[in-house]
Amino acid sequence: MWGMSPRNSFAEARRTRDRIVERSVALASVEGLEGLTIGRLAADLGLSKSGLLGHFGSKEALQLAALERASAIFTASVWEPAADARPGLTRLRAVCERWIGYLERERTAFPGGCLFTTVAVEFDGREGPVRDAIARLFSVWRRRLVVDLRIAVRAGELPRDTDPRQIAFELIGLYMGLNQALQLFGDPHAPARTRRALDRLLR
Amino acid sequence: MWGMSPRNSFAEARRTRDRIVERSVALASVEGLEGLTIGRLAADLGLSKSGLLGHFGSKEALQLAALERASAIFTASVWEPAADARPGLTRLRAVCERWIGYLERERTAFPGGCLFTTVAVEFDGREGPVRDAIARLFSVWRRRLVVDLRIAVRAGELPRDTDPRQIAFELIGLYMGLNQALQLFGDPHAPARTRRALDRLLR
DNA sequence: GACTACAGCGACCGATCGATCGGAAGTTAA
DNA sequence: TTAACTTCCGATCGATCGGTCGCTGTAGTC
Repeated sequence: MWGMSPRNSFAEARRTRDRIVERSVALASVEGLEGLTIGRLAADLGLSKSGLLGHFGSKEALQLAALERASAIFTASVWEPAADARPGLTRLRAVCERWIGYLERERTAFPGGCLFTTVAVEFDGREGPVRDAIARLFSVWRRRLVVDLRIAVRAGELPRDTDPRQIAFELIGLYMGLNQALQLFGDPHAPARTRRALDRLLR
Repeated sequence: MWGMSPRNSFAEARRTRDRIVERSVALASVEGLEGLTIGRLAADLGLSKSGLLGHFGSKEALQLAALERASAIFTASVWEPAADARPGLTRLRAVCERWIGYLERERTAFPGGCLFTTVAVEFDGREGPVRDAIARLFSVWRRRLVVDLRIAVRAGELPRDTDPRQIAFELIGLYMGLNQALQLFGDPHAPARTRRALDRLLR
């Protein structure tokens, strides 16, 4: 026995790890991946620092695990529900709508706003594996947008002279603005503004 | 005497303070206002921690001073050169062009990108005077944009049904995207993309 | 020339940081 | 039953955090 509860089995150790990562994502969305501290995290979860760190080996590994988890949440919440829609403008619109909802919806997972936006700004002036992972995630996402934009242009759903990378650039900026409006100002009109901008952008 | 150089006079103490704040802005644009540490800052400037902190009293006061300085840089670099242009669309375009240049230009002042963008994301999930100051600065800036947008609409330079706050919302998002593209990806096409989006937005 | 004001230093504070270590407790496989 | 393995804890490490203290030396005031 440990304290009050039965000791974790090997299988439950994985659940412990999941709990750590989940809490890390929530904390990092507020404090950033660097502001995330082992001690605080361990205290929150009722673990010892060493017991917690044993699952990852280093803080950097924990940061990468948190990023991976955030990516999984984003994919499950934004991409997968829309993945089966018809490629092109239809799927792009579905994705964008899920994207808006994701920023409003995932409040428990990201109480400090979208983790990607937070850490992208936090690490954009640094070097190392964490920064590289962040840049890679953004690249992958932008590519997904570009793919559907390209299909939409070829299908005539968007004007012939549309530059997919231009629209993707504007889309990402738009969502950064939405994230800020929600987090910094709690602006309730921001989602509607984003939809309006979206309509004009994908017309 | 102190070390090699003559002791600072009272007048030079102010210059010392300015040096501290200037370096703080540069460091904070990379590390964030929380990642800014007294020890690192003092070592960079060849001061002792206590000597440095004596100018401000607390880290929070130093953070606020850095914010104030960043605001002065932004105003002098973006607003003032365009302030005398004709209010409305003309001045707005001038401001936006200065704004783009500011992100490319102020590399020495902000090696980690625009300090406002960095700290807005860093503090958007917190409370306290620093967060309040950041929110206030963004509000003031957005208001400036809205003022010229409103004038432009009334003057018929923009469509009658244009919502100034909608455009301001999109403008801010656009520049957050520009900052990210420059800092995270070093994308040389980002300024041109921003100008193209701007033309479409202010048409 | 005595006195005050103040910048800045060096030493030090308790707290916390990420990380390491050895061992206790429990699971699994033999 | 036992040996190997794994999780997790408690203690501890050196480094660093923001911040306080008493002091020194210079500039300005009278």
